[in-house]
Amino acid sequence: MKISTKGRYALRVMVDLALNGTDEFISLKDISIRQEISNKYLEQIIAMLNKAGYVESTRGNNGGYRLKKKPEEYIIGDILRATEGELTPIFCLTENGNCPRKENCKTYSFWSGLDKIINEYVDSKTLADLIK
Amino acid sequence: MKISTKGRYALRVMVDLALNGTDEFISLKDISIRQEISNKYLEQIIAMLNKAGYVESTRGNNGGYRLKKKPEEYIIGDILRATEGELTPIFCLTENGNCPRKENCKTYSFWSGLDKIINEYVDSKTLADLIK
DNA sequence: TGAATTCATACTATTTTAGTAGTATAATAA
DNA sequence: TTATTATACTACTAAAATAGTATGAATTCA
Repeated sequence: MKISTKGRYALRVMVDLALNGTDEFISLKDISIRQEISNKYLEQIIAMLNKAGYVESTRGNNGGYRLKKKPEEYIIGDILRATEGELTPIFCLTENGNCPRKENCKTYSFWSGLDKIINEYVDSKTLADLIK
Repeated sequence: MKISTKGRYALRVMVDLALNGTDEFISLKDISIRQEISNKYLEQIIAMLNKAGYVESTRGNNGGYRLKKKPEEYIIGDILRATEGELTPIFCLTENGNCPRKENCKTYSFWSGLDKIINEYVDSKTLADLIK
């Protein structure tokens, strides 16, 4: 059970923006150098954050990205879900809508419980918690 | 973040054994029919459980598998780790031993916390909890 | 002996991951 | 207006993981 680089890098980008860009726009180039992540790969990742409305951008000279809201208003779970998709390890629920074995499956409530604690955890932290 | 079929099927096999085989050995064929999982794929999965010492087997006619211990003595986390490997979503720790960015990485303790609650959860349940 | 079963490998098709590459488009400063 | 700096979009790709199949040998019971 692993979270991919998308979610991990996305979190680092958001942290980077929170720490380095209070007002002005920050170029991806700067972020990619600081974070040691390929500029091209970061483009894809930040595009998802942009579409989700978590960052805003301007083009052109001195362009770049910056946060749209205050760090304490970003829930980590939202950032991860925007880049990773569903965080649930429960296939029974997500795979094809609903597992037909669900009713008699003795493992169902176990997985359901795991899903619950994972989501509760990631939704209990904000970006502000990470940077302080 | 998903748990693969290995861990999911392994859990179902263990539950099946706990429910259907108290004393006698149960053939994989029976389990695969009940669980609707390919016999051949189950062979691989139960082989891991066998190597881990969680089940015992006999070959030949009327051979099969049965649990070695009582259901309440099996911790779900152990079963999952035996088939999935590490359950941690934290690459920072596992990937190459240790992430060099660890010290300054603002996301590290977040992932570490996620790892902790996941492992605490799976280690708090036994096979007996599932079958009752 | 013969049927049923585990055990041990090897093989394979598909999907996901983790990027790279190239081009187009837009905005700004000088 | 022009050079520069940046984002936006679309393909492509190598490697790894996933989810199985296939084959055959070894073992046991009747």
